[in-house]
Amino acid sequence: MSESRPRIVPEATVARLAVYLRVLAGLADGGRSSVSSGELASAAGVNPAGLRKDLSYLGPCGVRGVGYSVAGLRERLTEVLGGERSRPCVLVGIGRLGSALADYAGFASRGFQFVGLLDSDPRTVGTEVGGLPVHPAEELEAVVARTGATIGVITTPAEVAQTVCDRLVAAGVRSILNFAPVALTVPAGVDVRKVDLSVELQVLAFLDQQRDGSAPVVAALRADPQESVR
Amino acid sequence: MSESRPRIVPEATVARLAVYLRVLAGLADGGRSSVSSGELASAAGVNPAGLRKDLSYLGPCGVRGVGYSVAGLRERLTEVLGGERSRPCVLVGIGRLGSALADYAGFASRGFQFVGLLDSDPRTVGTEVGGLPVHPAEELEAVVARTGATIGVITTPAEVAQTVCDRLVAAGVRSILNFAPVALTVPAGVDVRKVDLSVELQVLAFLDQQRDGSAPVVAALRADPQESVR
DNA sequence: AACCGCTTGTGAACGCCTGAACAAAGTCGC
DNA sequence: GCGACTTTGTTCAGGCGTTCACAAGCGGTT
Ligand SMILES: NC(=O)c1ccc[n+]([C@@H]2O[C@H](COP(=O)([O-])OP(=O)(O)OC[C@H]3O[C@@H](n4cnc5c(N)ncnc54)[C@H](O)[C@@H]3O)[C@@H](O)[C@H]2O)c1
Ligand SMILES: NC(=O)c1ccc[n+]([C@@H]2O[C@H](COP(=O)([O-])OP(=O)(O)OC[C@H]3O[C@@H](n4cnc5c(N)ncnc54)[C@H](O)[C@@H]3O)[C@@H](O)[C@H]2O)c1
Repeated sequence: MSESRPRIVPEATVARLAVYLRVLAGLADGGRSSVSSGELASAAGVNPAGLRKDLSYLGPCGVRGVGYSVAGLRERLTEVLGGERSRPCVLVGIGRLGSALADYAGFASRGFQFVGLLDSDPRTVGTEVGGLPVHPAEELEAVVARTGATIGVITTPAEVAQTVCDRLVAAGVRSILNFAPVALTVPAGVDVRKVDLSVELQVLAFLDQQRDGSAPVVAALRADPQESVR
Repeated sequence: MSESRPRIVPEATVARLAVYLRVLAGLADGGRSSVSSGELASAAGVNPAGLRKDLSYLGPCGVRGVGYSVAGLRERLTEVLGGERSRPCVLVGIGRLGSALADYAGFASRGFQFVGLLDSDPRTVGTEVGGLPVHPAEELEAVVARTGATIGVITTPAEVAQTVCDRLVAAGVRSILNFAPVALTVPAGVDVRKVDLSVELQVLAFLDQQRDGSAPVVAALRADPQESVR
């Protein structure tokens, strides 16, 4: 049934395909016309065999004994990832982080265009960021409807992120990228990806500690339960 | 051998532990003294059984029939994640994204303190961001040595990211958070985590397309090429 | 025209993570 | 003081992702 959609391409693979696509863009700029899986994998930071398996999901798109056509593979990846047409995005919360995103040229060059910036602060509304005017938050639904945006980016404080998310979904947005440190609840059929920078730092701190202290905390806790919390 | 370190806690679990810790902080501020796994899991956006499994890596730290002590679990998680002492971090590349990070209060409140900001632009050097002065990039090694920073954050253009990374590693930094869209090469014993916002958007675009077009591009290519879109 | 070397594409095994069901254990009520 | 309920901690099975290794195919060369 259509409910159980057989995800043919693993999501982890999709993320890597996006990386390959970026590397290919760099190679094309450098004038290269073909690449081997080993070279591509090295530039992308992955295993060559894994790269070939990733690409095999798209069907045969290389030439044995030679490698991959840079232009051909780029076109195929662009098509599969849905980047042939420019995807309109709305950005809610034009603070420090939101301004950095809105002003970033790297998104537009890859087919993502911010078509609406929204904020609730009267001092921010009306200003221009990255060549776009900031609209009042009340116009969220109108902006989504007018631009047909299908991707929403949330860079508001955590307290209002769920409310903003609900409004985005109600307005028709079905893909959301969330920078606020909260778990968003969305109905089925809506995809949320979360970027949590504090978590990234915390994982690094854990790995740091695991290296430094030759006695891992966790092992000690497991082997020696009677050590009180104190 | 010390080469094959038996990772006792899966990295995916570590990332979730950090989320639980943040939720617990919110609960503590709200005056709560205990939580059940179900409630915690709901707030963190994960499965209750999975949460209990995650916590079981730390040994028994809940009370059956009651739940978890908010204060106790928080302390335990903080200890395991290595956040007991404040971790000094250096930030290289004080542009739009770097400024947003340096100015963000959410890191300091979780034990991460930026002790050094570095940039190569003479117009940026000398200014203050988030209460800290920006140092010239040449002083990178000196700043790391003086502050004892073990975590480095890279928000420079992609072209110089590898060079900056090499200098950080040579200076003694062993954990790196990279925002530049390149795969960094580091020696063994150094951990790199990558935040790639373009990839996040591209994955969302793929999911979008997979929903919209009722015939997934990839499936058409693999299974039944003649089956048209409708 | 046939051979040889190189690279892709794929099949299978391995390990990791996730999700669900069950047993242990402690507390609250009577 | 005892029973029953609630919630944890663990065990088991399933799926997913990754890795290794090999066969198939193409180009260049003689
Ligand atoms: N800045 C960082 O480095 C950083 C790092 C990690 C996480 N985050 C998270 O990203 C989010 C934004 O961070 P920031 O530093 O840019 O904060 P910020 O305060 O600078 O910006 C938030 C913006 O959202 C706007 N806003 C508030 N309520 C709104 C609403 N209802 N509708 C529309 N806009 C609204 C505010 O006016 C403000 O401009 C926060 O959730 C923060 O936790 C930021
Ligand atoms: N801004 C975004 O929203 C965004 C989104 C995704 C990825 N990124 C990536 O993050 C990185 C930074 O983005 P940004 O928008 O802040 O760019 P930016 O140009 O605003 O900032 C880069 C800063 O790095 C400094 N710098 C350059 N070379 C340096 C060196 N050798 N040593 C120290 N500092 C140096 C520059 O002076 C500048 O201040 C880029 O790699 C970009 O691709 C940014």
